[in-house]
Amino acid sequence: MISQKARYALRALVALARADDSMMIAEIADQQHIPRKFLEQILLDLKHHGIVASRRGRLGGYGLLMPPDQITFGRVLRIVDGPIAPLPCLSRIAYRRCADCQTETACEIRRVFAKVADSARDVLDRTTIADALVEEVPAADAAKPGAKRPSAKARA
Amino acid sequence: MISQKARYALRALVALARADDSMMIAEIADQQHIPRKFLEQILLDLKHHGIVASRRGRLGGYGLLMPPDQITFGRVLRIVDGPIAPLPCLSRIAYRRCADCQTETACEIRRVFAKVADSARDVLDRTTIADALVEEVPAADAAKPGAKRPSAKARA
DNA sequence: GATAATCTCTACCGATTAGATAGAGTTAAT
DNA sequence: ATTAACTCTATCTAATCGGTAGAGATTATC
Repeated sequence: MISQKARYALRALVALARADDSMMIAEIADQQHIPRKFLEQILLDLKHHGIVASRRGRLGGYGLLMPPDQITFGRVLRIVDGPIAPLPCLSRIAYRRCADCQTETACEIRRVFAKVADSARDVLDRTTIADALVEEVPAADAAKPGAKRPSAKARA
Repeated sequence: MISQKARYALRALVALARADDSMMIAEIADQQHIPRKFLEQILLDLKHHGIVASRRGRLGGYGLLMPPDQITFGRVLRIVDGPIAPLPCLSRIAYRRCADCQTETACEIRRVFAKVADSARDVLDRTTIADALVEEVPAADAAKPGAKRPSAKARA
């Protein structure tokens, strides 16, 4: 399960991407129904990690620091929720050896979860905020979920 | 991240699968370096869910209730850690509507994580304890991780 | 230059969960 | 009867999650 915080972060970024100019925290919070003070922390964190930029004082606000198609879900999730890997010994950003699985490379469980991690990263590191901008597909026969990715859409 | 508890559960099941006959809790705990009393809870839970069977009293112990190739990682994880889906609104076993994402079917974030959930389930519901039994592959050129699945291997 | 509106930062808090530990009870072989 | 095993429920501690609070810094405007 991804955290509520991560969901808020993604929703805020989608909101910022939709709006062409910058938005105030309160504006985003209201529009997305996110607790204001909680959102402050999230955006501050995203700022520290170079995803968004801010302006203080009157007429202040937040804006994306890069085009939406360069902000991947994976990057946001790693900032907010930490490693994507389901085991510490599979994490790229926070590798930690399993204290017990002594055989290491032979660890059967590790091998299985490596597949899970790879496929999760495959989706999350290729999907961007821009992909989330496209409006709902006509839904006529949008049954197949993992089919095609409209990656170069970028502008709604 | 999957829980320590789930890792213990999988390791215990692998140990039980390797041993042809039943094993005592203490035996598994020692062999796998799992806290004994914690393992008791885990095995009891797995028993309540029909994965293992037990015998009490002297000469007691635990044994698998079905062949290893019929125990999927997904099933074990759902018992121990709960839903695999990264969002409640994507869970099959514990669906819960997101309070905020009002547009529901149009939720962009949901669409992305649906892909993640599908690919995770694809791996976890197809991999069994039996798959974890195969010893380390020769590693000559086992570089490609998501390539082929030895699904019909079944017996080591 | 005062004021008001905005972001910044750090601390805190209540509830829940993770990861165990404890111990009394039940069953069964000897 | 005894002993060695599983069974069940309660409890504990530390961390995490989701959120609040409030003092401080910055900037546009009057």
